[in-house]
Amino acid sequence: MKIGELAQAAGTTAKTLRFYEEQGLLPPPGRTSSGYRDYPPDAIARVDFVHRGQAAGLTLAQIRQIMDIRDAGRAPCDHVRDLLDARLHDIEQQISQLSALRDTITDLRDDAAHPEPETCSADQVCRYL
Amino acid sequence: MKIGELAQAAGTTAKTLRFYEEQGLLPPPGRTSSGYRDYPPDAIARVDFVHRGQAAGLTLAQIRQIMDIRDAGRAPCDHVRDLLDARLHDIEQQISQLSALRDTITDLRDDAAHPEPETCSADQVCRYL
DNA sequence: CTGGACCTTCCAGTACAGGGGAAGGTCAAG
DNA sequence: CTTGACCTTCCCCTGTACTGGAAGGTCCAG
Repeated sequence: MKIGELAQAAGTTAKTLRFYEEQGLLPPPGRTSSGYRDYPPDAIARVDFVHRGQAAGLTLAQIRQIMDIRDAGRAPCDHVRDLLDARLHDIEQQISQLSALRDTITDLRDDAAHPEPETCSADQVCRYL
Repeated sequence: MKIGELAQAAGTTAKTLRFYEEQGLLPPPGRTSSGYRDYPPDAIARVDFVHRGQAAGLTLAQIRQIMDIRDAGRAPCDHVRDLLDARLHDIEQQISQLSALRDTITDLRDDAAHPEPETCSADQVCRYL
């Protein structure tokens, strides 16, 4: 299977697949006599796995770690659990930070909803920030 | 006031202040006879405003827009309100996306908490993703 | 007058996940 | 035979907010 076919089958682009190969997420495939990349059918599953990892908020580097462990013949379960734990922790933190930011902005915005430009002294940039 | 003094007074670095100047957030200050930047006292307020904008989640480009409006002699209230509105909308979306992601990962993680490596077929990367 | 702290400019790189496009080779259809 | 779609490598660009470092000039204390 050629790179464009794999790209279409996996819902991505040829450019991205070459990038994944460069990042070690896809093993270098065989080549046809003319130098075209020739992927085995299971490459689709591999790309799908990358996408599932991304959907779980993992970076490509983390997904690669998982694949490296599996490719070394070991089960990556523990590592996956740790990564998910860490990701979960990050997400909770992000959510609480964003919630605090939302509250701050809501207050500012409510204040800014009653514009009184005449009360803004020209030497300050903005009364609302 | 020299750049290092302003940096300390405003809680940032000289490097960052040069960067702000390059990005149009700080007007080019006067220079001493030897070429050193010489800031007026109100530069501190300007840098503080940048920091407050950042604390509200605005990008430097957006903060610059606000300053440009004010520097043009107009009151940026309406624009600030619009920016805050947009930012608020983005944040709500981010929060709901993160919440969904958190739920997804929680499920995956609970699943991964009972590792059964023997049930992982070697030809798939990970049973949990 | 020397040393160190400060200042100047400019170039380059960080993380992240690719995208754009040039220059050239290949393949199948008409 | 040619055209168009596809493939190859290569290098640079995107956005965000800085940071690091080199090479050189300046200021002040001792």
